[in-house]
Amino acid sequence: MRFEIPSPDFSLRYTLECGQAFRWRRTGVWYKGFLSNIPVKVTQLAGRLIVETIDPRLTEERVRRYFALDVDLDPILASIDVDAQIHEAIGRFRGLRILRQDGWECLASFILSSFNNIARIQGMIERLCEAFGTSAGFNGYRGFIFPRPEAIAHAPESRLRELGLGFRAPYLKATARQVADGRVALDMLQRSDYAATRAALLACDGVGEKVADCVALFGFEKYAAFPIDLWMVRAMRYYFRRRRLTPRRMHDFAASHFGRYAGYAQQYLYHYVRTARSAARAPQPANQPGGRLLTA
DNA sequence: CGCCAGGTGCTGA
DNA sequence: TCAGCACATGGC
Repeated sequence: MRFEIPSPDFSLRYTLECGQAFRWRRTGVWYKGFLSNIPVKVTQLAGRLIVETIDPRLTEERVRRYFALDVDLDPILASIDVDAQIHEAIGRFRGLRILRQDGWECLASFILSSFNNIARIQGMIERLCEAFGTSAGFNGYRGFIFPRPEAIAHAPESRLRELGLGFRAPYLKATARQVADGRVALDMLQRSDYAATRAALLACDGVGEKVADCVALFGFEKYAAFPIDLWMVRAMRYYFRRRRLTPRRMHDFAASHFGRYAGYAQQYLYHYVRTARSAARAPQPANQPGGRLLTA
């Protein structure tokens, strides 16, 4: 099965490589991963998104929804394009969209993300899937579906630690149990507002403000969510100059400065500061106008 | 080989 | 409310 979907104002690369999702792997022009728990290969060619799978349950509607191709990006970017820094970030990464990921997978993944780096987060998640997920695949691409909360809830903590989850193992297990029990009703959150979603997620073990905002944004379409991690603090120095940076102040600022799509601004800024940093590390002729804004 | 990473929970002022 | 601290691990 093959879908070819017109994808104007969309960058598959920026969208999959900006750090919002952890399971996509690129080989050549193809990205391999899971979409609605169905293994797929995805690429973008001449303004079209191309998706291949052998599972007939996948629909074009599902694909469009996951990649947010139904979202009118231009007015969103126009609404957050309010200063020089975000303007530069938008200019560089236009086409980056906030995915609509599975809420549970997103929650579990970002619990593992705390005090961690992306490369290792990816490895941890992959081992978690191998250990507790069911196998699925086609044409040389085989992988493991992200495990259901029940599978993790019933696993011994020692087993989770063997996967290298470290101190996050008990957090993940406890949250998996809360979700499996129904104490945390994730299916309600799609229809809840940002504040209610955030509050519900904060009740989970291992979920603080940052993780709650990531899950609200990437898993539950709460575009006002503004996750503040170390990189975002760096980006926010541009706005705060000498003023003291606290999470509360940064949230308030983001809400009033960027508005109801602050989450989009966050993702563009996040990708912008991270790539600027790695570019600065790489040995290359220093004629890049990009990093200038960050040193302020 | 030290440093760092999409933070959180706990403690004591 | 808020600063200070421990927490496991491996990529770079």
